[in-house]
Amino acid sequence: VVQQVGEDQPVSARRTHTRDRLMAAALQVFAERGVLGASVEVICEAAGFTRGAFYSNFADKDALVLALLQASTTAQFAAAERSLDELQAASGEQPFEDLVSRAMDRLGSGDQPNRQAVLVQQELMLHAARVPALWAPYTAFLGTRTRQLSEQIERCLVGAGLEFVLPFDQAIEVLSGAHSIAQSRILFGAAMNTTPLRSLILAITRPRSPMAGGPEPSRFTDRRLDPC
Amino acid sequence: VVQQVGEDQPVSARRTHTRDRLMAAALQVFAERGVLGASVEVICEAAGFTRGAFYSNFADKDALVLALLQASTTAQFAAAERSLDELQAASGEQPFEDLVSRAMDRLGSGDQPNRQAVLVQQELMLHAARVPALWAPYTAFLGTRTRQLSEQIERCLVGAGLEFVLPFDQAIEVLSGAHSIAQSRILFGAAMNTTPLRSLILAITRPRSPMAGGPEPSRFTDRRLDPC
DNA sequence: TGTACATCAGTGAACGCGCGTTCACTGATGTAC
DNA sequence: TGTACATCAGTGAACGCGCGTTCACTGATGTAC
Repeated sequence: VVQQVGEDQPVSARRTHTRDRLMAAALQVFAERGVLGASVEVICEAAGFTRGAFYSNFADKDALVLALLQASTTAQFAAAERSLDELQAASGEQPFEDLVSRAMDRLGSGDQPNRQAVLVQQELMLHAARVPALWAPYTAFLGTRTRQLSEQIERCLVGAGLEFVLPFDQAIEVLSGAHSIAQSRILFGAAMNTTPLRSLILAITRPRSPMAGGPEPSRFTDRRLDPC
Repeated sequence: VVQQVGEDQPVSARRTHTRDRLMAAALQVFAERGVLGASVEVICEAAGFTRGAFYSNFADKDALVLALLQASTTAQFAAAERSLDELQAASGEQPFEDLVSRAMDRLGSGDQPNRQAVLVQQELMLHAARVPALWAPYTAFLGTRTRQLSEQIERCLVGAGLEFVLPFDQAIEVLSGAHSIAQSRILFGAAMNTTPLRSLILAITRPRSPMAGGPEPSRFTDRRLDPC
């Protein structure tokens, strides 16, 4: 490789533009054919370049995947910012579960959950799982997302005067699970069904207790009794 | 293709054995390298056959994937049966959340959740999502799993004298989500953390109300009030 | 501003490897007498 | 039980295609005077 990109060397705008187009095309092709099924040629074709341009910008296919992973972290920060703005605008006007559900959508796929975003997200996850060198970057990426999501949900909770009936981190994990199951329906041609997520939100929240940070309720004092 | 397998022709034991070994090897290789990254040659090598044997047993790679999907449905029925036996043996002796959590493990990966089973499950899901011809078989497979899981959890609920605080189907979906999030940690070298799932189970169940099938509790009558 | 030159960014032909698939073959298994 | 033959199941060499990667090149961009 003659002109590989160094550490923090200044990069021309032209170069950045090429890189960005290649990466955007890669997202599309990865979604359609999978990371392993996507050839460098098809990616370049989709971006309107030749393969030489690819190898002038990335050491190899793995480097592209890593760059995409890093880029999605950045994109996520942007999405989180936008989501926060929305939240502040809509707070108080919309029911709590709408706010939470929306925030999760935004953080999951940058905008509204769509087939391509969900596919590529799953694809990157699985690829990261297969390549041990990607475990650390990927879990860092996940950690960032969880942190941002927690922050936003905490804000919603406070705004609505609610708290979770189970430890906060566990609530977040459980909500993420419900969200990702709902999202995965999109992969098979069905619409996303947020009803279970909304029901869950209702079921695991309660009005905030006046004294801050009381002890965790125990197994049975925590149970509601028969409603009649 | 000279000797392709017909519809329901009698198949020799030798042939069945070869097919089974190829499929078992495929599971391993799919987990390691992904469906698209797995070459027919490597699969055959792992099974101890040459590539000719592969094409004598499967029309092509796609046919193998379909066969694996059908086989996992069968395997799931077996796992469900075993799980049911366990349930009956342990019922009453073990806490409700242990029973549910165990049943979900069994149905998710046939036995205890292990890296290979989780990987191959995700891999098949994503591959099915990419190939529209596999949507129907795959959603059928998922539907079967959900039905079996529902049956077993219903049984646990009755045995423990509990009911869900949200509609049954939604509770199942939410539990599935929590379980699959917990499982996915295995992919990145961490241990499975079932605490959130257990907390969730506690949070969304309550003692069964004496009068069967009362109306769904509404948004706020359903909320617990401050515990002091 | 204009010219001469240097560097950069992307081109496109070429490479060789590995893949999916085919097929003439051989040894194993089954069948008839 | 033994022999002769037919069918079956898997072998392994061969095919051609498409892939990842390289590299001598050219036109575009930037710089010095």
